Amino acid sequence: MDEGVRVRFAPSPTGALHVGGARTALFNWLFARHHGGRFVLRSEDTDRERSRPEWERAIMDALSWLGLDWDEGPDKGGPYGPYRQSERLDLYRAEAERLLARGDAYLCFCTPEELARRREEALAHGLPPRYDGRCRDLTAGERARLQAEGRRPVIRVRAPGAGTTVVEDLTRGAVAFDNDKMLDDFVILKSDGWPTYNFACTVDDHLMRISHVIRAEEHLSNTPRQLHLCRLLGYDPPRFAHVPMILAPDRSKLSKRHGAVAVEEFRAAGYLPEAIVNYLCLLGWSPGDDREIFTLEEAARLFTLERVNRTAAVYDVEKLTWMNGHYLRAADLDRLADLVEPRLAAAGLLDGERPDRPWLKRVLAAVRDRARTLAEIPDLVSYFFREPDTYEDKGVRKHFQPEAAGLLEEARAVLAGLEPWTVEAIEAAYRGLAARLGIAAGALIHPTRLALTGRTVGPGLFDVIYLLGRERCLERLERAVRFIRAGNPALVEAQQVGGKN
RNA sequence: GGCCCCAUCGUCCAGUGGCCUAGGACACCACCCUUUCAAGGUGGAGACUCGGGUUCGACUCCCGAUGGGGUCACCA
Repeated sequence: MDEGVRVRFAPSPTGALHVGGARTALFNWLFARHHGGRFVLRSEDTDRERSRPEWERAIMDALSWLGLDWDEGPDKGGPYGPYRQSERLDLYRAEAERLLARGDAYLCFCTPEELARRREEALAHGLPPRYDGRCRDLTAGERARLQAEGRRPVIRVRAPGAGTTVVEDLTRGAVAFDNDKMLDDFVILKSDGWPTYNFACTVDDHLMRISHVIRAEEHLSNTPRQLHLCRLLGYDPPRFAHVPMILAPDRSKLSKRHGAVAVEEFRAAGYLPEAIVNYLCLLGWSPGDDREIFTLEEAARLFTLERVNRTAAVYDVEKLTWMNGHYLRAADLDRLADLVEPRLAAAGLLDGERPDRPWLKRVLAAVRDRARTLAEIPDLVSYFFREPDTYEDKGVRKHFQPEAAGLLEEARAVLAGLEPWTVEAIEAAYRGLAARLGIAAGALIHPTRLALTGRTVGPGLFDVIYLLGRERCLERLERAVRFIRAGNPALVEAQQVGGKN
């Protein structure tokens, strides 16, 4: 039974993969993997105006990056291809001809303009805007005349008439639609011969042996149309499961105006795929207990449609960001270094040279608790690569009082002769110096941090000293002493060290 | 507007008639740890939309109202 599970993700390549689409793809993937079934990728590029090959590529890249691999698709083929609707036109045409031959469909010569006008009129009279069926029973002569006017016909399918269509939805139960209200004679083949969504989708789901259609709730009201087509075409319909929508913080449908919503934008902003995927799992589904952190594989093991809820979810970047921080802290340091290096280069911190790998890893280990995204890291580590060009204002006032100069000189002397150069030895030396001077360690530590990093916050100072190395520490301490002695806030001297306090 | 779906902390999720004095997470506040900031730990504040039923007993079942969302194309 399980081996029959075949699901699909069928995006239209008219834009980037956004979080809503990603979540739909994710649920399909989880369902397929849970059942040991197949996950099919199908490109629904029947909107000739807006579809672009670049978008198809971008969507596939985003899916791959998220770790959602497909078993059949436009790029890798499969037994039921092609997997691009623009390459399946003859299939739709053939099915449309079958309906035409049986009288279940007919040619309609109404123009888009005429239809739009009638729709407006209906709306103005408070009536539902349905097709009025005026081309339903055209005689051959009338058809010829309309054809001669230069009108290009569409093919419409006949509505079923009175009755109800029940969608047995796996997540919502039975949903009944009144045929009279829901179904009019809708278009299945446009005047250019290309199929409409409902038609292409129905034909493909059948031909591709799709067992479960898992998609966003916005498609629920399309389902009666697809069921009607299945009936006319003699298809055994797939099972349907409509999953809740993902909404923007203002509870409206997600769009670009809500900031970053595309997966690739999150990638660029320094989010990790496992964080995005984990977060998306939690939007509309849960494993049933309080666990929130899990891998794709664990989620696949736990995933069932029964546990998908029915409530639209507002998506919250804050929590995603928190989760990203969690995965940043858990990430393998070599991988982290690979991800961060290009960002350091882009930030101009590398001077074309590759940093020493073991050293870089230690630097990252030292700062990553303070980062929530990769994008924050260059700034957090900048002083490891170049001298700070300013001293933080409030730090200067607090830690660079005149007496600090002497302290820093003492510290410099201690570091100058310290052996061995280890974090432990540095700490022991610093604490020893503080004790000898009869001051709190903090009174030494804070000015030193400011001198070395230009900042008042950062990783533990002894790690910073160790990672910076003796030479740079001595230079920076010396420079800070000069800065203080010059009697800050002496603007001239501040400028001299490159700052603009 | 018609039709459809939905309704627990600000947000996400748990809760399937008594285990609920409603649980967890993010965010928020406090404290602890601590050289700073984080991270981590502990604690706190914070919700069952409303009104009727059903029942010995409703967050849980039914009906209605209200609210939110979706959909009504030669877009998908």
